[in-house]
Amino acid sequence: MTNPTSPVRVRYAPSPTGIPHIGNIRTALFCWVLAQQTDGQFIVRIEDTDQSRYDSEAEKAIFESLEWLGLGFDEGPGKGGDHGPYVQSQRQPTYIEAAHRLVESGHAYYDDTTPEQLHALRERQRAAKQPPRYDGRGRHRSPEEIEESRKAGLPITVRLKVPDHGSVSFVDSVRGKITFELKELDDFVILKSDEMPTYHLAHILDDAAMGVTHVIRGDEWISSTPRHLLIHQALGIEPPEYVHVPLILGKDKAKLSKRHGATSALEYRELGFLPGAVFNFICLLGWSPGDDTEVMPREEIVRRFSIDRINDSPATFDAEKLEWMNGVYIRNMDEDDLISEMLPFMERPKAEGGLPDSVTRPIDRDYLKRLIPLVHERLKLLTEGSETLDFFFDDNVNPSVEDLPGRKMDEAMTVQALEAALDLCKDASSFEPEHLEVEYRVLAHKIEMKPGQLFSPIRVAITGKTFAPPLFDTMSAIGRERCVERIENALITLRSAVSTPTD
RNA sequence: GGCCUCGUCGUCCAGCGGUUAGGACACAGCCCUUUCAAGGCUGAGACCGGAGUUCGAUUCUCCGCGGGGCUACCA
Repeated sequence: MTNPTSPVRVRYAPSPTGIPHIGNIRTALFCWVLAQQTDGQFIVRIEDTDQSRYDSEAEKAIFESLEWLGLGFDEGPGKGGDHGPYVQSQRQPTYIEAAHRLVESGHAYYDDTTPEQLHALRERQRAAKQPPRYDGRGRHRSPEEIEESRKAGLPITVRLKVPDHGSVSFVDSVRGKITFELKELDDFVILKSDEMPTYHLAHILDDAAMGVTHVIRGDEWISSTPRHLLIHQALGIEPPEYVHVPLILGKDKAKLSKRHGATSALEYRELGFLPGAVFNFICLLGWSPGDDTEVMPREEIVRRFSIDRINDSPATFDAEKLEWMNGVYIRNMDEDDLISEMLPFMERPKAEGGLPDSVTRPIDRDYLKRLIPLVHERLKLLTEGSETLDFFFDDNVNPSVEDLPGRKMDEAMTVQALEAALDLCKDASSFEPEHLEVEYRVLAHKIEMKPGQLFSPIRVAITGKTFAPPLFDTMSAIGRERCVERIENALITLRSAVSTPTD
């Protein structure tokens, strides 16, 4: 299968029963990309035919995910289009009508078997080591019997009559020809007793009505595709092209679900990932351009995407590489944009990953602008601003006695280093980074220490950490007064620890 | 259990009958270096197994094994 050259109509049709996860959103992504590439339409349709599992939060999350990833749609809820409504619960009459039509044409029948009876049937089959399947008993119910049941308030469903022999095949765009024996299928429900259609019926009617050309969906649908083909036949409509994409598995190799930790797109937003990086990374899960290119702006992905390069095998989702890629995207980012993205995270309460609560909000954007160049290439996540930059905002750095001495330094030596550093800090003729570096290197030479030995205690004294941005840029940004204060504090900490040795 | 499907480094992806089996992440070492990153170099690391087909199989076929999916009045 080569790529379509004429415009496609593709849809993302999630059910609002849970927050869409990476695997789910990837199919949306593939749809979107293909629509862009062929100048077609990307349709969003909400499949809410399971009323008991409906979750409005999930529905909100669906649209939020799409928006965050920049997957705008051409038709859908809140957007409109010529084939609406785009919410299945609002299309109910169509489904009921079609189900009745199928009964009249002899392709389907009413069934009054109760859930209890179905359950008992399965129990019996299981006990007899038979595969559980519906036995077609409803085929033999007369209209009168059904009418009686209906009056008695029994649940009535509509089932499709599946031929007991023969086979059905279709050509999947990524897997090739797939064949199923009809005898493996039982008569399945197309209209539930609450008069809502099952997915099988509903999506076919909608896809046909909406002119969908390519059904791009997860691998898990392969097994029910023969059912869908049967419905198409019964309805006399032409099936679309099927593109079943391999599933994305969690670390334990099972289909991705909530229990795999962070798996939804929105969670990655919370963790500080960029939509561009997530977009790029997810596309590469199950697709590749054929060469070794990995970092690609979305325009390039749109240009190079092709169905026939979608992978056959399921991929395991591993966020480690995503983190790396996010770092690449951050490094490629404009400073002002980066600041805008990071600011909201830093302004959150400390408990939610923000700067210490003592730091006044809103945060001084100009000051942050001075700081960002010092850490820009070190960041992998937007959320890292707080922990990386806190000491610029908060004077309470509390260097620990263990951290202050550099490599191969004892307390006395550390004290000596800090005392000398303090004097120079007070006396330095300029606080420009380049100037500071020159002066401190001279100082190191004078007190016969390696530059690193002198710099290390200063760094810890000033930042409270053993690793930080380049020292002299840091000192310069913090300013002379506060640096003096911090070195003095470190000396106090150090001296008190020496005079009262702990065990 | 039945049916469908997948099987290349730990992970993602190349390979589409002949390659020293390639790249990326992660890992290790070295270089750079005031720490941490970034960057550079090097290293370790894979064709699930067995039969065929073929002059030649990672690549094609079959069987086995292993993984996954489905087996609902859920999608």
